[in-house]
Amino acid sequence: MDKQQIARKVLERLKKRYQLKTALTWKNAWELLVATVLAAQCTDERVNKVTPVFFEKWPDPSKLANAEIEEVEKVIRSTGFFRNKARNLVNTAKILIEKYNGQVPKTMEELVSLPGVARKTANIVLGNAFGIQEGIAVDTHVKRLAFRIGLTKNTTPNKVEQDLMKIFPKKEWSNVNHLLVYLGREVCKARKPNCEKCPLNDICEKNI
DNA sequence: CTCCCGATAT
DNA sequence: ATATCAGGAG
Repeated sequence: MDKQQIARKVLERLKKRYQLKTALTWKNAWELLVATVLAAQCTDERVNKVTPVFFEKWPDPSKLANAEIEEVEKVIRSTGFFRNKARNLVNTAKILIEKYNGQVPKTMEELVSLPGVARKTANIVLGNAFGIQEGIAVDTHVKRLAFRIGLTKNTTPNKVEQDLMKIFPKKEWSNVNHLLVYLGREVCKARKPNCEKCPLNDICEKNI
């Protein structure tokens, strides 16, 4: 069975079990950008506890651009890396006001130029807020599962993304991220993967 | 490569 | 106590 066939089965089986959207709470590109930045090394569950307060205080870039950095730090503290995240979000808000008319840009190049935004975050925003399949968001779950299943021999996010882009059809790129993340959280966990309960058990190389 | 960093599971 | 959590920058 080649990688394309495995990829087809992965999509087919996981689509029966999981949703095709993020577990983050957001209602526009700005909110998704903020939520995704906050999600670095933090569970989406935790992010969803912080973002309602955040969006109430700073519902758009113009509000956040004028915020006190200490207040932002206070609100997002529980998500970890709070100093970096607060500084990056406020600076991003200022850039959006100055260069992008207060709007979240819709290209990879522009998004990754923002502080605290690299390909993973940009892919999430492009795919989910704008419906643009520019690449595949490779986070800790996607990286781990792609390697374990046997879809890649690489371990760096960029190389894993390149491998996955060759294997999965473009229209599924956003779904690849969502489905692998959900399986990674529930079954193929970093510490104790539950292979017995895994819907991919028979097609997985189990490179654990 | 290291650093950023609080919350949670094991 | 330690590993890990929807990463990114220096």
